[in-house]
Amino acid sequence: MRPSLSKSEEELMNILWRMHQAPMRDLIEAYPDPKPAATTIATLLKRMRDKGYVDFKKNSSARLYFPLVDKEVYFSGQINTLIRDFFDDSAGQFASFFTKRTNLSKDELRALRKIIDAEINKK
Amino acid sequence: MRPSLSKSEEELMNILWRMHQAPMRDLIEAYPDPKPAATTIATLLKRMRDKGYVDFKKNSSARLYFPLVDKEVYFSGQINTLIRDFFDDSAGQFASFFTKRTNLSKDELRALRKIIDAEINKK
DNA sequence: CGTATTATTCTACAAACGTAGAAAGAATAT
DNA sequence: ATATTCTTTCTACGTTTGTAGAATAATACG
Repeated sequence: MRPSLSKSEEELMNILWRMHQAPMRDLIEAYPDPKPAATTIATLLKRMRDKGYVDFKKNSSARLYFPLVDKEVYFSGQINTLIRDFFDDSAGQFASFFTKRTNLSKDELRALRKIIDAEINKK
Repeated sequence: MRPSLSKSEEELMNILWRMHQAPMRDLIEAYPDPKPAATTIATLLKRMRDKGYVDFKKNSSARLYFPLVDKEVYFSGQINTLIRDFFDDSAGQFASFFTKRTNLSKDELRALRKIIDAEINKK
């Protein structure tokens, strides 16, 4: 089991997911101001490599860093943790909580219903 | 803005939510084996008080600790953070991802649809 | 090539966390 | 009332995190 990412590692991970693959300079570039020091990013990248979330390939010049874990996969993990830790492992309970609590617009709710219907039909 | 809870603080918070209010001995009791040392719990409670998530009242004998933040409130916060950090702040996007990704049973999906319909009607 | 620039590693350090012993204070049991 | 037990605070210590300077290695530019 991979150690989990810290907050600021997650932030960088998000940038990586958006860019798919990038050299460090572009990663820094992608940060909102105030951008962290280059060495800070470097440290994070190193730690994330150690944790197994990132790797790089070298094509001539600078390293191209890229994520080793899909956003979807990572994300489902997060949700599942939340569900396990707070909802007694019941996704249904979580879902209903979520639906009531989040302020989805009427349109979003309709869209969601559509998806659910489709899912029901798949089963 | 309250500082956020760490993993082990969250665990204790969950116990508190379940028990509503309890003296330390009962909190320890509620932990799964191997239970942490009493002083560990005490430290956590202290830190959680400092962060504003817990308080206690004294009625004669030992302190009764209780949560200052509702599970629902805390929890919505967590989800919103997730949505903000990973879904570009779109709850709809999150919802559809969630629905597709989680293995809800047919019944759970039906129940969820019911809730959604109710929500749609409210709007 | 040789120097300027950028990338990477090393080292560091303060704050937060996980965990708990030692000490002190409070409750209780006999 | 005193010994025993439980609670709370204090202190501590190793680990992880956030952050970045100094040093070094790699690359680019003239």
